[in-house]
Amino acid sequence: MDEIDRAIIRHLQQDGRLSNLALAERVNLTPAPCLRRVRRLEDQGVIRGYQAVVEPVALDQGFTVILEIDLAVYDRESVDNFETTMTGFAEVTELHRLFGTPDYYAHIATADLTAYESFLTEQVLTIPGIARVSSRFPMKKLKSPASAFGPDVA
Amino acid sequence: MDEIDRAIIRHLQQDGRLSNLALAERVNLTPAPCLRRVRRLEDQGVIRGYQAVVEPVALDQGFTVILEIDLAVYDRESVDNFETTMTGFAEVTELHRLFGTPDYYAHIATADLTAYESFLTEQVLTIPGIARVSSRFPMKKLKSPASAFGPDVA
DNA sequence: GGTGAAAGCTAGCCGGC
DNA sequence: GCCGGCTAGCTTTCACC
Repeated sequence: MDEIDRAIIRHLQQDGRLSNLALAERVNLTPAPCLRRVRRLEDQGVIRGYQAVVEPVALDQGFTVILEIDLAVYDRESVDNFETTMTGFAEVTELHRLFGTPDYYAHIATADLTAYESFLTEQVLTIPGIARVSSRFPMKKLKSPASAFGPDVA
Repeated sequence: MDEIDRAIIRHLQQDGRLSNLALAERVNLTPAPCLRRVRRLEDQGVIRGYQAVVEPVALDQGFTVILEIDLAVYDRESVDNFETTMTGFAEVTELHRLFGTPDYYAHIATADLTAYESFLTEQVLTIPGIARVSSRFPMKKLKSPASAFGPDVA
């Protein structure tokens, strides 16, 4: 993992569809060794995959809320059930189990406030064993991995 | 924006380097109209770009902390200065300005706890006008946009 | 790490529905 | 107006140096 590998990673983070030819040029290599490095980084798991970054509004996910959750019962069964259910929801874009309080921390993405209210009431609050939830509303998303492509339209 | 467009988006989110040929096959189209749809989605801004998803450990970002921040002075200058400084740090992977309390909510990614302490003390706490910060420590990342490629190694 | 050749892909054009 | 077939040109990828 030298400076060239790091440059390759940097370029592919900015444009995951860079052709091997263009990438090789940017890192001052010929295509063949460049491709070998990319394959090696992929095989080692350094590059985990490639994703299209999609405008959230187009997916009815333009409205994001940060949700803090505490469980009433914190045993193996409740934890497993809560985590399995939550990760299964498309609206849950991020979920962390924390040390301390709150027990969980999630990002919920819906089309709008109305859809958020429905999702919270009908999906999240019906999971057994939830003690309390608290919603924090972002006014502005200032930075995220997608910031490489300019500010969110949302 | 029909069912085929949504299928295209779904496949490109899972594998951003799918060739147009392979993509066309998966969505039951021939390559030419498939490519036209992809270009249209890109031009419309629905597909904002493509990124390689990199293992955070390899970037010395295997250790994530959720940081809540309150400003002592909430005027135009303090807000601008704080936001500009914070978004400039590579360690800040996400930053939201919130309605209500706390004022900001950030994700900080460093190599380990020691690096986190240095970053917090030497970078964040030296920004003028910060009233108070509070760190929340994730025990486990259960879901994130990168979950499409399996659980984090971290 | 670089070279060259075969295989495969992209992207524009034009006809059909 | 959108789809499909075709083709020219480029890119990827492999064996070999």
